[in-house]
Amino acid sequence: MKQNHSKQGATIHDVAQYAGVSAMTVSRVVNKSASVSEKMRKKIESAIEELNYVPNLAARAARTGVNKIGIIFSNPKSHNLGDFLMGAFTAGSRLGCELLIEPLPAHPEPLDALKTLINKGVSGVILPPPICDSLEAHQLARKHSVTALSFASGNPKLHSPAVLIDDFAGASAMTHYLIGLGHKKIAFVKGDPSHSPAISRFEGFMVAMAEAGLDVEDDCIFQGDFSYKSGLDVAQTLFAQDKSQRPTAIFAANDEMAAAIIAVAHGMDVKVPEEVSIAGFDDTAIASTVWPQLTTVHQPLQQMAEKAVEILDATLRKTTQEQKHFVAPFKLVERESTGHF
Amino acid sequence: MKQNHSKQGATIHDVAQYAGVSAMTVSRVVNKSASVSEKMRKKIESAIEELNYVPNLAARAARTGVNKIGIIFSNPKSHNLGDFLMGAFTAGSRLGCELLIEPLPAHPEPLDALKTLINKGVSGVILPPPICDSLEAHQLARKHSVTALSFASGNPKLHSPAVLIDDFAGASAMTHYLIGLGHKKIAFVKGDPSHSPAISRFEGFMVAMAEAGLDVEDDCIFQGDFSYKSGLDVAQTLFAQDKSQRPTAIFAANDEMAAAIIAVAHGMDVKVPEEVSIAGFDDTAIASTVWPQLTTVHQPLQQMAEKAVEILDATLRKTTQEQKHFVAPFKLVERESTGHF
DNA sequence: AATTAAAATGGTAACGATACCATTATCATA
DNA sequence: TATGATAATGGTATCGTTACCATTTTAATT
Repeated sequence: MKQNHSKQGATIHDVAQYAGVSAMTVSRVVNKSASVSEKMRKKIESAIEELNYVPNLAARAARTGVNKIGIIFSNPKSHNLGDFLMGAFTAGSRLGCELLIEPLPAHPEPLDALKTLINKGVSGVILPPPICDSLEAHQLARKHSVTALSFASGNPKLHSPAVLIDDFAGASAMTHYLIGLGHKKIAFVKGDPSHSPAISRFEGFMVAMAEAGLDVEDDCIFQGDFSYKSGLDVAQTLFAQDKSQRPTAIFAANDEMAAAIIAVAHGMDVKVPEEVSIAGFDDTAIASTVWPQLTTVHQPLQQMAEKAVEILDATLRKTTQEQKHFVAPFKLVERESTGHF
Repeated sequence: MKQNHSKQGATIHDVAQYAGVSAMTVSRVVNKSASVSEKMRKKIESAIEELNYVPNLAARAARTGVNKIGIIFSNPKSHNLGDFLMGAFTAGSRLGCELLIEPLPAHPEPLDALKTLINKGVSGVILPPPICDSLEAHQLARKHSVTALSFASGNPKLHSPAVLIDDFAGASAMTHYLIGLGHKKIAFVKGDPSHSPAISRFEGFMVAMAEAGLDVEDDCIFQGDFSYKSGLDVAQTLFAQDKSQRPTAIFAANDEMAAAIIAVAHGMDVKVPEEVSIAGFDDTAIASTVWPQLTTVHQPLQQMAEKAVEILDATLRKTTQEQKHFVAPFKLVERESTGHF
C-alpha cells in the first residue's frame, strides 16, 4: 500500500528547490509546454538528472486526466499478440496512459470497432492492417478529433503518424540472402492481398530477384492468404512437382504459411533444409516453435508497439510535434530451415 | 487531455451528497476498510449504483500509491502470452495497479527473476510453473513480505493464493470424450515432468481409462517435454508402428506437441481424424492455427490472469480476505482433429 | 525615451481520493 | 445508571501535479 515511498524519490518541488526556481517552471520543462529560457532549462534538466526525478504519473493524472488510447486488434489469436501487448503496455504504464483493446472480429463491420473506441472516449487510436489503409477509418477518426496511427502498414498515410518496418527492404534482404546461399529457382508465397505489407513484401522479392538477374517464372509464384491452411495447400501443389523442377527455396510472406510448408515437406520426406530451404517473415512465436526452426525476418513488434504508444501520447499531450513516422529496423534471423544449395 | 470529463461522471462527493453522508463514509464502503452500519451501506451502495460512480484511480493513486505486482514469465515466446497479458493488463488498469513483467530466461537462476522483482519493489507476485512449485520461491517472497500467487500450478500451496484449472478433471474429460467416440487404444504423450500440471494431466488420463475399464499398455505412454520437437519425435516412433497395432487416438499433454503430431501424421499420409484422432490441451493460438484444427481442452487464460491480478490487488489492499483460491472452469473444445472410431 | 508586445517566471488553487484524528452514537457491563 | 469500550461517522489536510492568472523581465517599435 505504501511501497511507493520505497521507490518514490524526488518530487517536482525538490527539483525546483535544487534548481532555485518554482515548481511551475520545472513542470514546463518536463512537459515542454511553454517557453523557458535556454539557461534555465539547462539548469533544471541537470537538476532532474541529479536528483533522478521521475514525474509522479498518478498525481499528474489526478490533475490533467489520462490519455486514452485505443488499440484495434485484427486477430486475437495471433501468435504475436504477446509481443505487441508487452510493448504497448510497457509504454502505457511508463507514460501513464490508458489503453483500450478492441478486437476486430467482435464486430460485423470493421469500422464498428473504431466507432466503439471513439464512443469510449479515446483520443488516439492504433490501427493495424488492413484497417490502417482504409480511408474511411482515417476520416472517421479525424471527424471525431481522434488521432489515428497506422501500425505496420505497407503504405502509411503521409499526413498521419505511423510505425512500421520497411517490408520491401526486409523481403529484399531475405531474397538476397537466399540467392547468396546459391539458390536460383526461388518460389514466393504471397500473403493476403488486402494487407498492404503483403504487397510490399512481394515487390521486395521481385525486385531483388531482378537485381540478381534471376527470372521468376509464373509457376514459382503462389497466392496464399497468410493462413496456415493456405500454406498447406500451396505446399501440396508445390511438392507434387517433380523434384528436378521444384524450386530449391521457398520464401513465404509470413511465418504461419512457412511453418505449414515445413510441415508438409517433413511429411513428404523432403528434407529441410537439405533439399529445400524455407523462409518466413515476422518472427512470431511459431517460427521458433516448429522444427527445424524458421529462418525469418524479425519484425521488432514489441519495440514498435512501444513507439506507437509513445508517439500517440506525445502527440496528444502536444509536448512535441517532431517525429510522426517511425521505421523500425528489421533483422534477418538465420535459423535452421535454410541452407546452401 | 481533458477527455476525462467526457466520461468522468460522479465523484465521491456527489455520491456522498446524494446519499446524505460524508465522502469518508462512501470511501469506507468502497474500500470495505472499516465498519459502516448496514443501513448506511445499503444507502450508499444504491447511490453508487444510481450515479454510476466509479472511483477515480488516478486520484486514489495520488493519495495512496500504487500496488506493484510482478509477473514472472517462463517463456516469452509462448503462444498464450497474448491471452495472459490481455487478462492481466485488463485487470491491472481496471484496478489501478502497476504490473512488472520479468522473463525467466533472462536470468541464470530462476530465483533471480523473483529477486529482481522484489528489488523493484513489488508487493505481490504471480508465479507460473515451474517456479510456483518451488518452496524456496515462496519462502523468499515471504521473507520480503511479498504475497506470492501460484498460477496454473498442478498442486498449489494451500496457505497462499492460487489460480488454476483442474488439470486432472480436464484430462479426464478429454479421455472420456475420446472413449465416447469409440476409441479403446489411446496413447498419451506426457509433458515436462518438472511442471506440476503435466503430472495431473497424466493422472487424469490414467484414472479415466481405468474408470472405463480400459488397459493402458506401456507402449501407449510417451514421454514428451511440452515442446514441438518432442512431439515430432514421439510421433515418429508412434507412426512407425504397424497400422494394426497403432493407437487410434493420441492425447498429448499440450497443444504444441499435439500440433507436431498432426504435422507428422499429415506427412506420413495418416489421415486425421479418419485414421487417428489427436487431442491437445490448453487451447493456445497454435490449436486453431494448424489444420485440421485441434480438439483440445480450453484453459481460460485471460480470465485466469484477470482473476490472479484481482486476488493479489485485493489481498494487498486488504479490502477482503475472502477467496484466495480460484479454480477456473475448463472447456472441452471439439474441433476437427478427432472423430469416431 | 516611451510605449507596447511578447517572453519568462511565479503564486495559488484544485484534481479526487484517502490518512489521520476528532467526534458522536451505541452497547455492554459493573 | 453510570462508565468505558467500541462502532460509526465527519472534518481537514494532503498526495504531486498542472491550469489559470498575475507578475516581472526582455525585446521590439515608434
